[in-house]
Amino acid sequence: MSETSDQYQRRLEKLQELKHKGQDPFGHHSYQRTHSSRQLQENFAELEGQPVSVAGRLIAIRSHGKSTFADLQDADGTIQIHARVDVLGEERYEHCCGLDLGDIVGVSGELFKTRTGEVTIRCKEFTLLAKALQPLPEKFHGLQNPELRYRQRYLDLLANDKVREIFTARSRIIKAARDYLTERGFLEVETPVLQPIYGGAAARPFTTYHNALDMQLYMRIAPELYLKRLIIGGCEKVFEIGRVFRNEGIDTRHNPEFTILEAYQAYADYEDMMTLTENLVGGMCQAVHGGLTFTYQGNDIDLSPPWRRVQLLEAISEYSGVELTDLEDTDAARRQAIEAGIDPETLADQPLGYIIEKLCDRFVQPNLIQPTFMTDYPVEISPLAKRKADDRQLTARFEPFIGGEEVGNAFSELNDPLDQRQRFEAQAAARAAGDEEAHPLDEEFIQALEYGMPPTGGLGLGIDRLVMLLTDQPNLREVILFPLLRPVDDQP
RNA sequence: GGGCCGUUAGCUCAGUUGGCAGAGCAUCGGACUUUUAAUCCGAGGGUCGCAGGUUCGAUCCCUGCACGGCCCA
Repeated sequence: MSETSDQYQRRLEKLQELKHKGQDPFGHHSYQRTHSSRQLQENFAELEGQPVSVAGRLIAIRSHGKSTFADLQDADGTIQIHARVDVLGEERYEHCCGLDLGDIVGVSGELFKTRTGEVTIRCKEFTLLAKALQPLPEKFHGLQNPELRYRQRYLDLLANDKVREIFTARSRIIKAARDYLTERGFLEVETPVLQPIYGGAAARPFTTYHNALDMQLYMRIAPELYLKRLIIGGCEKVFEIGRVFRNEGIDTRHNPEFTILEAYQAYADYEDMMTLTENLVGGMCQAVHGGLTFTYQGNDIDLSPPWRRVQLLEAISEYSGVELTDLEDTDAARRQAIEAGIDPETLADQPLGYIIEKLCDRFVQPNLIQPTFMTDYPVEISPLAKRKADDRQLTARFEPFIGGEEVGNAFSELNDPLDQRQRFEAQAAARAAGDEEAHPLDEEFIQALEYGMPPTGGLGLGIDRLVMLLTDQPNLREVILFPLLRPVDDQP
């Protein structure tokens, strides 16, 4: 970053000398390329001996006196350039030698193969299209320092091929999901990010302010309540892929802003959403692995349907030995959780939902390596989900787990406006008791339900976590281009 | 919020049981017209994260802070 390093100063002097001679490297508005580096590599047979032009960044220079090899990197890969004094002439060859690693150049010349078989352009013309004043990271090890990799992601992308591959995969994964849904008649929509009342998840929001309306607004924590309004409006199949914002801590599994896919289908239930999940996630995997199997952190994972289903309370019983029989008795549940080994301090004064979540996080989740639908969440922690017909204390809800990670949330949507109001009131009570993540009451959403929402299945998928799984990354930051970091304080 | 670890040249990293700070790549000078982590010869480059403390002397030991990483909550 230093602007006083010897390398920076030398490059600055070169730039000023060029400008002084009327050759401003930053004066070019475009450059006509005939091919990308990959096209040259792949189509050498047809292109041999033909004049071609490419543009990119100089990432290696091997000078041999009167002849110099260089590697040019573009979006697709790299291509070798060969500059010779007897081709370019003394003066232009000397200019060529004044180029630095990192400079952006355009090159034209004939394509040939060296005696070692490397596809190479014999440089006839070259144009400096942008001067790099800062030196590049080291060529062999790349950029390793995680802080610099995130703060200066452009350097990470330049220096580490695998990082580019991750974000290419991310794009393919999202495209696969979007294509799958649109091909099946789902309407892609965009709903408000700035909301007067937030909802659709248990989370604390970011607040912001609208000056002209003189009102506080929230950044959405989920698009759910707006997408359900569209179902009420008769759209029947809708989805949104977008950013949501949750005002919570940052760790290997959480970033304050992340990408969610939510899909809603009228006249469908949560079992239909299981099928949709299997197909969507399977399609994402196909898009990057060409099949339904992949490896995450050493575990071979098979996404072939049908995925395992297990009821939440059964899973807790199976993996922790805790039998939660009476969902009304929070004190008993707390005692059982403490006996099972959960830190009593963390459970003090916590509601049942929290205790269940702790048991699940600690004992169940790490075991759900193969894709699993955990079903039948208690109504207390599912304020937007429809009750099960055969058990009013449980909801027709599931969360999919893969590789030990929770990757989504889905249910048969609660469409009874009277029950919805009661659920919101229970949330208000929870909030009054100190639960800062409880849902606020949304009168306008209840009013919308009062006009009649068909039975509907809804699904939310955490795109970042799925990308993390499908690209075998141990950390969410590796699949988010610019993860949130504290700013560097340059003040002394 | 707690614990552990890290911060040394542009980058990747050594190192000093407290006594002038090291390598590779990069940079600069020289040689070299088919190399590809080019090679060979030579050179420059450091407030050792920041602020205090201990000490004759601190990059090293201690305290605090900042930023980051991992784990836990």
